[in-house]
Amino acid sequence: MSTYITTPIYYVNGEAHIGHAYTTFIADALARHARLRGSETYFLTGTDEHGQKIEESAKKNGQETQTFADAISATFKNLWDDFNISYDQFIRTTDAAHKKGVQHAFEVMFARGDIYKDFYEGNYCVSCEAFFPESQLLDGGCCPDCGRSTSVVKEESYFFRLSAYEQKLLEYYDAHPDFILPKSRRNEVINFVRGGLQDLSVTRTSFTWGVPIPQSLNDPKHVMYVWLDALLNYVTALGYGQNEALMKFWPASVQLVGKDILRFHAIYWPAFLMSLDLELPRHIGAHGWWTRDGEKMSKSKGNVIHPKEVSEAYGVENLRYFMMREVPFGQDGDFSQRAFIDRINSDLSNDLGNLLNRIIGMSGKYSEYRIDSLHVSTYHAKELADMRRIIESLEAYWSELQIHRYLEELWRLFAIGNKAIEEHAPWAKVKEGRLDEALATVALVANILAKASLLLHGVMPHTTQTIARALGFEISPQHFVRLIGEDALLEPFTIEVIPPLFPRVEAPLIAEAPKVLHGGGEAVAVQESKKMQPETKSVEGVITVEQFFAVSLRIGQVLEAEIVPKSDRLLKLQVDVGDAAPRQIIAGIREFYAPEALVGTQVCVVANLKPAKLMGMLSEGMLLAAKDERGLCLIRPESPKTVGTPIR
RNA sequence: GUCAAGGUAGCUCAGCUGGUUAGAGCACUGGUCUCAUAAGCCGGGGGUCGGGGGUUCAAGUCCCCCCCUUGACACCA
Repeated sequence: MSTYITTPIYYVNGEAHIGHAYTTFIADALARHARLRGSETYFLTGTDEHGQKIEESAKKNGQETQTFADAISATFKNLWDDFNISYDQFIRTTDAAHKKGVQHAFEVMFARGDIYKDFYEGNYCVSCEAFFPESQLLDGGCCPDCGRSTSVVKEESYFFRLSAYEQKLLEYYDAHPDFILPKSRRNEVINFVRGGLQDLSVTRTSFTWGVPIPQSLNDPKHVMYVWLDALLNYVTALGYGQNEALMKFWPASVQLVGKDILRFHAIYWPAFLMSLDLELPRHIGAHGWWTRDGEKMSKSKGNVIHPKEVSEAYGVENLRYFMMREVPFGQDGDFSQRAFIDRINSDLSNDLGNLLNRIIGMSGKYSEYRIDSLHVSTYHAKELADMRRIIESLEAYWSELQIHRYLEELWRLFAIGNKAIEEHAPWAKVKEGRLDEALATVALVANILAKASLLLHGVMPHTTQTIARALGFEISPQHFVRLIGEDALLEPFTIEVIPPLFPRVEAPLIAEAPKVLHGGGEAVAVQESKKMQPETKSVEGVITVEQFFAVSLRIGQVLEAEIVPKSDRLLKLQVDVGDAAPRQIIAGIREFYAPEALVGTQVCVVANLKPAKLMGMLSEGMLLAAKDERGLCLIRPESPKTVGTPIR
């Protein structure tokens, strides 16, 4: 059976961000995995270039619309090329063939009676040049975007008879429980359709940057509304309505989308396909968003992650692994360098990379790098059986797009390897003269790495090829069949000595955007780590010694500490700073210090800070602390000092 | 507001139709091997399973109430 994987076509209204990269990585992984399994595979991505917004953006840039679209589209294509994305076609909705295909589809739908002409009547905001549904209008019928009043405007439009497909769609969802993944999204869609579907306006006359409707309709002022145009790319890319050789790949195996555009893909798109008498895709997979350090990314915050920057610092393959391992499919994920580095060091360096290094070392010492699977099944039948069981369980996760679970399970193989080395201690066997046994363990691990590299190839195509070559074979469908399908072991080979695959990452490789500690941060002095300090030494930043002495810093001793209810970060402390009575200080350090660990310890306190109220509690001072990507630590005296001692 | 999903160890999460001392990974920590990227392996601490009430011999798992979080609520790419 063939495989057809698609990403959404990306709207050329801005540059590619981490979310685009995420979708594309998953699609690439699915495509590579399918190819390796021997399925004839077609992988499509591209750009969506029509619509009023593009027209406007181009105008703003003082460019021809097509020139503008060309430029942005190229940034996507170049990025995917940089990332070695294995797409078979990069479609653009401005491609002549696509436009023809869309027009053909329009004719088919029209002939079938699914498209008819009527008037689109809606609340129109003149300044936003947009229609808004009744339900979104503010009180008094004002525009939800700009707040100005709207007026009811009638525009001639062609409609798609979406309402006619309500029942058919519901029946389809019912008969295909895994059509929409993940399941939670499926419920949403079904609920939505149950609520009733209205016909869809599919043409506009208010702008011209779109595909004109077919000449046969003799109605030149109408261009197609973007969704009709855009969704059809998935079949026009295969030559729909023209040269249909590639249509053998239809229906798509998996169509990946962001959760924001699920509705279009799970409702409109299937309805369009039904109207065209085409089969529906097997799966629509909706993934979630990425936040950065727990916050929404936005240009205004300046915390947008640039995929290129991250990949240059950490490597594309590491990024691919991280994104696919970290987040359950469909859920939102959080990108932080801390989490990323943990994944690299713990999963990739420690578990996988080091395992390869271990057998390179041992085989060098014990057998001049020769590795032979001859005695593996004699001494390691149990490990082989365990491996088999794990490998057999994997594919189910993959086909449900549960890639994070797939990877989690796959990693058990490395645990088997590390454990076997420990239990069988080849170095001891060698000393006892049991060389066969020692080498069998080395060979077992080589086989683990070989099988795992095949199974991991979709996620880390380049690295797994490196591993395979070190183990004397190539990643290929033939080897997949032999080592995974037939469960064969490696032929004898000489292992190649290669440098560590995943060097440990000791510190963040990208400068963080300066951040302020929120929620109680007032009570904590935060210093960004040195590498983030701006290098400028502006005069404004200099203070006099008098100014410095104006701050009363003192040694304090924590007497009591307790969690502040309903707060994530706050601890309520009673601190002795040498005054008659202890002070209450509310500090935002709960994420990093357990209350009981603080009691009795010494801290540095800003003693003359204006008291502040936090969560309704008085805070009379502030603890000195430093926070970077690795967390927060309090600044403390190196040896105990008398309570109240001034700090100079 | 309506509907949906969810609130389980410091963090991220598993726990199907109720049933022995509630699990995993990471983090932390004690021990230990030495082939290896200070990696590996063994062990440990830590959870009143959001709160309250109920059903039951037995509830994280069922019922009711409350609190909190997130998502969806139509043409917005």
